[in-house]
Amino acid sequence: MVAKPKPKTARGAATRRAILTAAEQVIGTAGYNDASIAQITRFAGVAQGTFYIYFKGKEEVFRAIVLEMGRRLRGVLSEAIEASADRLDAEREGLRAFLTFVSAHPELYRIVQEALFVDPDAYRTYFQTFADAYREGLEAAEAAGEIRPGDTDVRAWALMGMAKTLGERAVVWGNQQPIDEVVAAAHDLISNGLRRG
Amino acid sequence: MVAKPKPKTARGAATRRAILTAAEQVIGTAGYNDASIAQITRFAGVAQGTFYIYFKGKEEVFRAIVLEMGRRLRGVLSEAIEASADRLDAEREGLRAFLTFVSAHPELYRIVQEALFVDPDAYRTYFQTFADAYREGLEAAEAAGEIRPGDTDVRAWALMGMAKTLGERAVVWGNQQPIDEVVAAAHDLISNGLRRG
Amino acid sequence: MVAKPKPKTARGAATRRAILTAAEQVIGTAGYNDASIAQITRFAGVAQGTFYIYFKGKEEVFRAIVLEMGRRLRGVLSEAIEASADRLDAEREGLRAFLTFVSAHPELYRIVQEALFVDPDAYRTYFQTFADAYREGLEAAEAAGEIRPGDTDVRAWALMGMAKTLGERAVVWGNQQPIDEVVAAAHDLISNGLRRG
Amino acid sequence: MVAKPKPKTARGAATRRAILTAAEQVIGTAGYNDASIAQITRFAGVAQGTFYIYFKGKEEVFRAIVLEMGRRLRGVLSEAIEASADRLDAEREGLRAFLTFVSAHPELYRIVQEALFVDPDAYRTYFQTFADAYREGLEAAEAAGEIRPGDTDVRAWALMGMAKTLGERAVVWGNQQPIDEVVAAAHDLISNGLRRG
DNA sequence: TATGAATGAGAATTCATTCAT
DNA sequence: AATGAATGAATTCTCATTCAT
Repeated sequence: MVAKPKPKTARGAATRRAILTAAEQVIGTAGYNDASIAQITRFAGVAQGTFYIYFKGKEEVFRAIVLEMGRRLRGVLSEAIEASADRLDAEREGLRAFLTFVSAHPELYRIVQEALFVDPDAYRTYFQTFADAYREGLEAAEAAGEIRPGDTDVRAWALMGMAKTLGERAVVWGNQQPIDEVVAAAHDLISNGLRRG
Repeated sequence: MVAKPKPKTARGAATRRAILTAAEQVIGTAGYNDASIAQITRFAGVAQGTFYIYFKGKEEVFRAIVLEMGRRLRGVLSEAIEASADRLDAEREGLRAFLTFVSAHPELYRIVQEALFVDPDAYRTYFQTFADAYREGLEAAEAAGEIRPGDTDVRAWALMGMAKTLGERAVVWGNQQPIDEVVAAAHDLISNGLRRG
Repeated sequence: MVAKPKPKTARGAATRRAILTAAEQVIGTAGYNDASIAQITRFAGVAQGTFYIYFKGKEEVFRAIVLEMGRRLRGVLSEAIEASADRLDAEREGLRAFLTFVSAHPELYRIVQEALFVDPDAYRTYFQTFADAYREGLEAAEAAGEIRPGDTDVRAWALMGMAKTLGERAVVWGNQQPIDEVVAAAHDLISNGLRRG
Repeated sequence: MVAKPKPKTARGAATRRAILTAAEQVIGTAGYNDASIAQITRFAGVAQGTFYIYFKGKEEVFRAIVLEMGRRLRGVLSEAIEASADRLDAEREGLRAFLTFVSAHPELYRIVQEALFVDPDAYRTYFQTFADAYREGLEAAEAAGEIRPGDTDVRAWALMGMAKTLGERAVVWGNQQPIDEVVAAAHDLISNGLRRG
């Protein structure tokens, strides 16, 4: 089989979704390589062959998951910063929303990170999209005089990296420090830097 | 098959090293799962069976590589910041050294990152060691009044994340911006934050 | 699922024929094993399930195709030799008709030949029918004194083999030599043998 | 694994041969598609994985078998016609040797014929080689004045086809007529044709 | 009559690891 | 120490066929 046409019936769509959800769970828990199609379909409650009606293979579900996660996370973030007064405010709210989301979906970090090895293309797309949005936000803020001028691309990556790693600290290290505290400390760093007043 | 004692002869040591180097290359390029013992031994110029004289298995070489990389990188970093006048200076030199090292050894990023999936223990050890050192450095600087007081643990992770992601920007995205420029921009952010003067 | 009665409606008959034609194409091109029911039904423009309304399974369509080809070819041949003056003449016209037909339907050779592996029974029936007819023709000619007496069964198979292989030369090897030339040369051999005058 | 290097030890060579022989048996009996690697290795008395040390896959053993059969048969034939007085004699002895060989190795016909579907390239090579040799033999005979002049290429294919199909008659149809009788009848046809003296 | 989703058995392959020499 | 052959478990994927609408 070559093309994977959209399901034509509601039943088909439901099955596809069931597999996708199962895959998210199983791969997020066991990791891409230890997750087997058998596990995924068992979890989804369908036969193994059914998997291949909807996805070309393991890599394709994986990519579908990564893309969907990107969409979800972008939705959460843009909603979170919508009401912000200025950029510094947006940084705080964005970080808070990110850490909250990631703590609630620990598979996120895992799956997205694993994409670097499984589907580098999806990985790059994922982060490039965030980086671009971040940069644009910073450029607008700079133009609006809300922040000091600076190299926005470097800043975008640096700030993304901070958030990502603080998320990792929570998810991978199981650090339990309240998100508000983490956000406050990080936001202070982002806003004022390390230098003595 | 139980203990893997250090090789007793010089010949043995050379073989072990050849395998280790080959593994670094092969795994760094192809990724842990796609790298096969056959490839590694072929690359090293030894027979497949020879591999198991020196390593218990695939995971063990991998772990050996990760640990060695940690050692190497720590050496590079501590040497780089040794002569720094103060913490802000150390931040700059450390970042520069890190980006330089990582650009010269792109497999580093890849292998260390993959450890999260292959050998989470090694991954945690690796970063915990860096995080601890970082935190201690910040604590000392804080005590010495070189930087504003703040949550050192959060700061340590945030700053590590910045560096890591800027390294990724260079290695995974192939970004060619001169390291000095990147360092300058990031150092400005670390030192002064985003807030308008 | 037991009996596959002839379609009762004109629509049904059309569907059946569409599938048969598609199967001929697809199997003739891809070969029995690589041809999938999915391909065939896609080609025929019907759903997969529809296939099983008209045929018990893959083998059954295959057999249907082989039988039909036999009928078609016999029709062509008997028409071709009808007007022949004598047996030697019939040999020429039969060969010409056969090569013409086979060149126009290259799938023929392929499908019939593959029957030896897919449905040996159909294969044997197919050739036995030809061999019997051939032998009868030779016997009659011998009785009529049109040809030298000889072992008619061996002759029938030998002559069939000649034709079959010359057909293969055209179809499988793509040999472009004009059919008239081939027929002339082969007919000379059949008539006079290799021996020097 | 990509390349299949020659075995380096006698043990390896023996294993390779065991697999090849087993494959000949199993594929010759069950046919390419119904023959499984599992069957072959079971028959050969080795583990499944061992198969892939020596062959890239099922197709590769198959091709190896076809090529070897071609070599064997050519050996038998050239030896058989070596001592022939003239071409007509050679035709007789060649045919006899061919029918004898094929009757003793019924898998031959089956496997070679199946090659048309499994590995058309091997099939073409196989027959092209025979056709070329046959044609050269006829050309020489024609030049030597041993046979009537004629289109040697058509003759080569026609005569090959006769032999092939008489072989099939014995192997596929199980025809028990003594080889000498068949040879005599066919040789008469080849030599003198059908035409009345 | 037609559809398209679902099934599940079956096959080919890969590869880390062990073993005899 | 080194070799290279052998193992066999594990996994992915295909596809003829059945089934519910």
